[in-house]
Amino acid sequence: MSANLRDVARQAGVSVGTVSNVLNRPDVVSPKTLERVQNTIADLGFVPNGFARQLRSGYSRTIGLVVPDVANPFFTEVARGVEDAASKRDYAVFLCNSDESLEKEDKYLSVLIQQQVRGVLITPSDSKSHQYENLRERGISVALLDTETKNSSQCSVSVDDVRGGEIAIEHLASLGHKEIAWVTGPDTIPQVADRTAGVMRAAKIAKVEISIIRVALMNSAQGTDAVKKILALKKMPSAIFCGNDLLAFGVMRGLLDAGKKIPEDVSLLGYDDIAFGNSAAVPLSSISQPAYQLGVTAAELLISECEESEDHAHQQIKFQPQLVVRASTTKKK
Amino acid sequence: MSANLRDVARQAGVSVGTVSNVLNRPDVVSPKTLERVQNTIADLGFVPNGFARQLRSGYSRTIGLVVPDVANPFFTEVARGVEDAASKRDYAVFLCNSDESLEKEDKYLSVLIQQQVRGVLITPSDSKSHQYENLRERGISVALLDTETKNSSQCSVSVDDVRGGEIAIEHLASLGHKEIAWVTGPDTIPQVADRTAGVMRAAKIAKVEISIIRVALMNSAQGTDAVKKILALKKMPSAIFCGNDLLAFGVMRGLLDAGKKIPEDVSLLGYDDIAFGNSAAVPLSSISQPAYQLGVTAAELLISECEESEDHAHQQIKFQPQLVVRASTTKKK
DNA sequence: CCAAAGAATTGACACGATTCAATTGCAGAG
DNA sequence: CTCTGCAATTGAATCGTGTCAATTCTTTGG
Repeated sequence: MSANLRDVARQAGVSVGTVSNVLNRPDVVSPKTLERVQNTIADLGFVPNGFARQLRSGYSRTIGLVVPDVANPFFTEVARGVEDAASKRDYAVFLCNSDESLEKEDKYLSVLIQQQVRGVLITPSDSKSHQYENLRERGISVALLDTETKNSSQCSVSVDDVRGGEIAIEHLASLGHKEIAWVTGPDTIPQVADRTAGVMRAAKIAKVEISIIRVALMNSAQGTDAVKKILALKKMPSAIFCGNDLLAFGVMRGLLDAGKKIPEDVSLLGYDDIAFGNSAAVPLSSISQPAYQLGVTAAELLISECEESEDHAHQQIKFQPQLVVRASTTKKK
Repeated sequence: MSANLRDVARQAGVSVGTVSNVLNRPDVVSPKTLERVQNTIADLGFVPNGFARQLRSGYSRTIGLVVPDVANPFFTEVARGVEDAASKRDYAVFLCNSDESLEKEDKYLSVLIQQQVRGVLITPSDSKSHQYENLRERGISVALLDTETKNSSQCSVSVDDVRGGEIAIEHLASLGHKEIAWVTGPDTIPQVADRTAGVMRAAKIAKVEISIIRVALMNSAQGTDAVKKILALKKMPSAIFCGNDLLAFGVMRGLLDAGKKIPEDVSLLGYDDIAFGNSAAVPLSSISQPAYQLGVTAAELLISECEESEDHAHQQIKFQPQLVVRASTTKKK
């Protein structure tokens, strides 16, 4: 079909090695030959076959990004950051959506191995996993995204979730709230565990009572469901803190439907500070995370690890969350 | 480094040909051998090298997906559909975010060519583009997503946007609204142009007066800005129809801030029916599009085009939008 | 004019999976 | 016991490029 290296070599009257040199190390080829070969390449419309090239060199210019939920605007922002940074360094990104399922995560990792990605950015769905070692053995760099790592043998870019939990409770406590509900997902999710730790620590210091309400998935529907549990509590809390904004939206809907006023009857605080917070029924106070920046930093870190594999110092970068006060939290009456 | 076909063969005591058969034509291998080889594959954690496979077959198992805005939940849903369908047929997906810029779109298409994708799904940012022919000449299939094509030399999967515009106006007109504002983006976006056409046609039939309010980008912030223009109209419309839900959220915020009640003072109708609609201040009535289904269908269509290139009949599939009535629209008082 | 260094070029081999003609194994018929 | 036919398995050749040791050509100093 289309011309290959051998065709060019034959046509130009040189060897394949020389043509290859023209492409990859033009400086070692004599000017005369260089020009002749380049003309032949142009004549034949020759474009080197990427597969063969990558097969030989063993490296691609692609990375994989595995997130638990693309439908969550937080991760969409992260993904945009990753993509922009990767694109700037001429890498292409495979986006994989694990849906918080370990099975899907594993499947996607296999796909990524098959595609011979150079590196993988992943937000683990579960705290443990052996697959990552598997990847490293194959020479694929792995960096953790939005998750802190204890062992220093890998890069990670995260936000201080413990501190995030603290900030939230400190804020609510400073407004005079003494009974707070903490609505969140299962503790197997690392971010959830950390935020819970922060919540409990700050609560102890501020002498605040916390009721934990668990949901299976951190989406809006389960937030609305959670309201029933909150209303069934012996004592109605004066403030509610949610594990992410999606949950908070659901809770908001449920509270409004139940005739509660926000923030007059109850204060509501979210996490992630997604763009819709502004447009919600009651503009949502939230804990903001630098999502886009997180993605950019992670991608840059990963790519530099890929390219200087020998003497690369693993880094654990941690961003700080920030309180954003809007209309949904106020002083306790 | 990592195991290859030969390693598996040696370990399992069979030839490379047999291992290859296990992977690609399990039916010609005896059950006993099949199992033994599969076990060895699992033991060694063998994953076939995509490059080598692609080199031999001449084709990759990757497709590109180019959307104008991943931050828009509508496209996130579409992307999920594409990904699930592709994954089912063992294809990996490159996600590219064109940000409605022709320049970025072009750049990503080049990247996709370089990555030798088998096909591209694209929601064009602009009605015209020469790049697609370029792709086809290289044997890369192209299918249009969420956009209709006039010429039948390509596949497309879209939603009937003209009809969507009509349905919206018919709904509002049936509630007695005679003056309606249509808030939307520039007409260079094909979807916008179609919806506007539908709006105007239905308005003529229902004898409704339409005021068009243009915004540059269809996001929430510009929706809030648009409210000023609406309030400045000679006659305040009794209903507002927005080009997408993000815009509608912004408009809602602006109206509430201006002391208007929804739907008592003014009805508000969105487009896309994104998940947040339920959780908004006033649950948003909207025109629903089968986003996930759109993605699935498009991916399947594209992949089948790739695989049966010779006698593939191009198809133009068009879904129908649907009205979803929630709390934000009501009878004119 | 020769030797030696340096520059330019060559071409076989490697990468890892697929393919297919050739070979082996096996059961059943004669 | 041999022959036939079918199923299972083998392994060399192949895809297109990069690499590098070996070879050829060119230049230069003596």
